[in-house]
Amino acid sequence: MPKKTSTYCNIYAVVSGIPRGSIATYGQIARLAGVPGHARLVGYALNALRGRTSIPWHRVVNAKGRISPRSGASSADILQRHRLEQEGVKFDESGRIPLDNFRW
DNA sequence: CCACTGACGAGTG
DNA sequence: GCACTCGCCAGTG
Repeated sequence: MPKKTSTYCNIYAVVSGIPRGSIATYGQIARLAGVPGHARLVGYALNALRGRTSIPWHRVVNAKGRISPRSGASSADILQRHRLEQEGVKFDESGRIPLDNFRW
């Protein structure tokens, strides 16, 4: 069953499948999408969305359980954290998320 | 078509 | 635990 789908499409599908209150890392998404090692593509794919889609991009964080400090507007970082807290996700004093507890 | 940039991960010192 | 390096792909000008 040759899944010729663009990696990109798979990534969106996986991220969209993240249940509310759960968190996934870029590496995890890439792995589930069938492209282990290409965590960068995941981040890039989400960035390309720019919030124009219904993809819960805020449920995706880096391997350290932290919100990636992206360039441009840091407001999105704050927005992401705020949204996660609303879903029941807790942050550490260092702004980190206990992945052991929330990992998808 | 070419070059630069960009939401990361894992390994090494 | 932190800092630096390499690899990887897609989008924009």
